[in-house]
Amino acid sequence: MAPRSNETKQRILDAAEKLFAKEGFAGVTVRQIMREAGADVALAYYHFDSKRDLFDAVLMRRADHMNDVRHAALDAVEQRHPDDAPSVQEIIEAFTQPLLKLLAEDHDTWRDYFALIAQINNSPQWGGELMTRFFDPLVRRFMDAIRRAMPDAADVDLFWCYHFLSGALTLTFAETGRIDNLSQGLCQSKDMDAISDRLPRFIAAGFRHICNPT
Amino acid sequence: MAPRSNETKQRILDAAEKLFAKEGFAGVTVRQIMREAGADVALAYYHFDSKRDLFDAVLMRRADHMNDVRHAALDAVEQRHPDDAPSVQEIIEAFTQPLLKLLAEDHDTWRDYFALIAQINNSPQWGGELMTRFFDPLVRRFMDAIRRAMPDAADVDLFWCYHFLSGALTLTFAETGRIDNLSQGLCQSKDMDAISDRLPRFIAAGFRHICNPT
DNA sequence: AGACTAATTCAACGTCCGTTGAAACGCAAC
DNA sequence: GTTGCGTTTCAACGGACGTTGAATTAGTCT
Repeated sequence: MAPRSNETKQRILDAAEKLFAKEGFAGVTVRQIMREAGADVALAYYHFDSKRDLFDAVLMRRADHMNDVRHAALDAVEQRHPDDAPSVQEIIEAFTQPLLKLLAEDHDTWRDYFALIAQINNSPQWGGELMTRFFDPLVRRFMDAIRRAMPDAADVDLFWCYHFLSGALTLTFAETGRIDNLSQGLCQSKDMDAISDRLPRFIAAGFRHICNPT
Repeated sequence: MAPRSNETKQRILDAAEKLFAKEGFAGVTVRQIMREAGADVALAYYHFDSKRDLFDAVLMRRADHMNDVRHAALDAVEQRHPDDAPSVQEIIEAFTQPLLKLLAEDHDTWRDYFALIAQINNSPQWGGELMTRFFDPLVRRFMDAIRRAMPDAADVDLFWCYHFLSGALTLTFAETGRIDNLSQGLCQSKDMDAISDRLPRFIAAGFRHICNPT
């Protein structure tokens, strides 16, 4: 009965991802997850050590791929500019568009995971530690690229601008329906094309305005 | 023994605010809250109908004051410009600075409340409904003011720019320590002066770049 | 066919959950 | 000084929680 193991494990991770994204770590019980996964509650503890371990496994499962597509996008930008520095907007696009593209093209697969990241990023409980653990190397590389594009910018300005970018991007991931309500349907939380058209330009303009010494 | 009632009620709200902000609604038990408040668990149900009712009461307690200071700031901007339209940046400052000022000047009082708002804004569970309920009138007035400052802007652009503003602002409220880690101490989550100096200018530049038809 | 192993089920453990009813307390008015 | 009322305490309820050990199933190898 060996090869069925991974299939079940993935079903558990799917169910956990979906429920954690909606209600947070504490808002979901292991029994709920296993009911959603259609498996016995004890299987959660056969495949994972604890509820917390399952939570970490949910985060880990897609983290590598998330980082890979962003690294690849930054690679492409740098190869496009072997001698000169890319523009700030190109770099920001390499940071944001791979994720927005994942969400646009495979929404059902990625929506819950991104929504979970959004909650974690804004949680005093998890935000500092987990975001650092999962994304620091990529973000550092991204910051280095920006620094080369704006060699006269002060580091402190760059970090705060990244902070604003991070907030704008993760609220997009949350897909709370808030903007749908506010705009009375004119904008839709899940409309990643609308975001893609605007977010990188919005953020790049902010970076330039704050970080460019006159 | 009548007049002590409100004092206890406030102690319960303080404790609930602190704990909800850190661990979310589901991550906190009524018993934890009452232990923190130094009162018997049954008192929670004497002063409030249920755990959920207590949660709502925590949100309601400071919502009016939050809205008041922002309305007052917008009043001041409009009185400063009886005939012409204020600049986008002035309007955004009226939206952000009153809150950043509260946080800077009375950090212990407001930190937990703002952190709670940050989590709610990024939660699929609460974000859409609660943010709309508490802040829609103010945000609509703010959007109207921006619209007057940029009469040629498309509504859909304005709403998306507001969305980016909302994300950047609420991540600031969360004070997760992430930016502290990333910048290795160069930036500090609680440094509201650093935010005040940069956020409105960053956001105003984004609005102008996206919403100004060339 | 029978032994071995990984996967799954079942039943239960001690603990803590949100919530409640009744009793006790402290203060004001009469 | 007793009545009355708003506040607080105490003890408990049914149920759900995270987690576990032992038994059962299904597939693999000899």
